[in-house]
Amino acid sequence: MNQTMEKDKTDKKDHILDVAEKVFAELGYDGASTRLISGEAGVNMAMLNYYFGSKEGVFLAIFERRIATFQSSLLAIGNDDTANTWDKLDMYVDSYVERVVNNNCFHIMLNREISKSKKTDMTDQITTIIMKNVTVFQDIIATGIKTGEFNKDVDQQLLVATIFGTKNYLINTPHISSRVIGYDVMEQDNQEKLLKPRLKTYLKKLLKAYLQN
Amino acid sequence: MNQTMEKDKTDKKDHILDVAEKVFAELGYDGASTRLISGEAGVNMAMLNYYFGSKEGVFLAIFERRIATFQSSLLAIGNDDTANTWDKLDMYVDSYVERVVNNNCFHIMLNREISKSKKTDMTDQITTIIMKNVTVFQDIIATGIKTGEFNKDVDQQLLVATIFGTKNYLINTPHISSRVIGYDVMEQDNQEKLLKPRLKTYLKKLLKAYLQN
DNA sequence: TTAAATTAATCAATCGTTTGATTAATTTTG
DNA sequence: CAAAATTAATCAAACGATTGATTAATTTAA
Repeated sequence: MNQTMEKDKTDKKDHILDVAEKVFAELGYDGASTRLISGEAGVNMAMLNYYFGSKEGVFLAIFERRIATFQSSLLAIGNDDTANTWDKLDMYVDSYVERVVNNNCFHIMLNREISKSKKTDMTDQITTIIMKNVTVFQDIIATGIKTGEFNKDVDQQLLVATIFGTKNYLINTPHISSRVIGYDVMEQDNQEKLLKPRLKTYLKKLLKAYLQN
Repeated sequence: MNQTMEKDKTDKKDHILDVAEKVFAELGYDGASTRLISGEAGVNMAMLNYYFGSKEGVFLAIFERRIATFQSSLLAIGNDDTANTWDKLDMYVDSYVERVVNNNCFHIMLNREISKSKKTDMTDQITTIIMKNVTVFQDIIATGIKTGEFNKDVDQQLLVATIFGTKNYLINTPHISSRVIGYDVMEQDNQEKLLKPRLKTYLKKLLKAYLQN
């Protein structure tokens, strides 16, 4: 009894966060009103404040919910010492593409807010999270260079911009990228069958071309 | 007399647009209020509507002002038939990096609005503009493949995502990219002496590694 | 003097949030 | 067990603040 009640409540909060995440991705944080979010979610407006305290609380709740899975999948790669660095790099690309495309609404929302050049509490928090992801990638590259597997004459830091930037371009500017690659990148079927495998293959090939001796 | 008057008026309008561009980049379109923009520009709030009709009018005016130089520099490269395709590619990278870094506030503003996944008049207009830039790059790649200068086994379309995505990452997420590359990418001195030459060199090298046979 | 430029004051609309009341569910008490 | 007390969830209504926009009055310039 108590269990099902708790379950229902969590489901409801999760449902609100699902909808909010989508609306934030569509209209941006400032452009999405609490009225619209609550309306789309089919709940009373006051429930947002009751559950999450404030509009920013909703935003942060979306955040915290995604972080959990985020962190664990990163650790898995970082701690795997069996693979050589090239394999590790491939694993990272696979995991990263999978994760980002699956949570594309979240990443659109994320990148929209971090692109505000004015520094705020929100941009600071987002920066911290994203940097953890970046560091794992940087460590792999640094290791490969140290072991001599990768060409030492590469720009490690701009390579970060390339890998994450390529992904951002496809996911965060769907109107543009859909025109460029010829199909709707926001449609889930296209993402699974076309975008994911293609992006994985491409990024690995690009890294190989640039990093090999 | 009339000339100086016209000049002064144009200067004032330009000044408002300069400030608005910066504020839009800092806070986003929705986050930037007309009161703040007019305050920062040191003019009465009503002047925005007097000059540009509406807040959206200010946004579009910023747009139109940048488009002119935008288009002309694109044509220059497209029409140059003397160079071989590799040289043309280098020229494009130089021109592109120069243009984007110089107008970084504009591009931050631009990409924030195009990243709204909901289709609007604004996203349509922005898409049209950006696609012109993309097409020039795509034509160069297509030519190089046709002439056999470039490897034919490349993903032309995702390469677009890489070139423009790398730039976007550096310019549009300054909090992140500044941490990654170690200095403030928004500071003009850093942009001129460090970022521009480095990015030009890097992009050419990356393209060469991926495109060569 | 007349048209253009600029201002302060004001507008309706919308924003995020809070309120007090109501219902439903749970716990406590006799 | 059953009545009473307590808690949690939900709602419509309204809050003060801020939004973009407009007005009417005033100043400036030709």
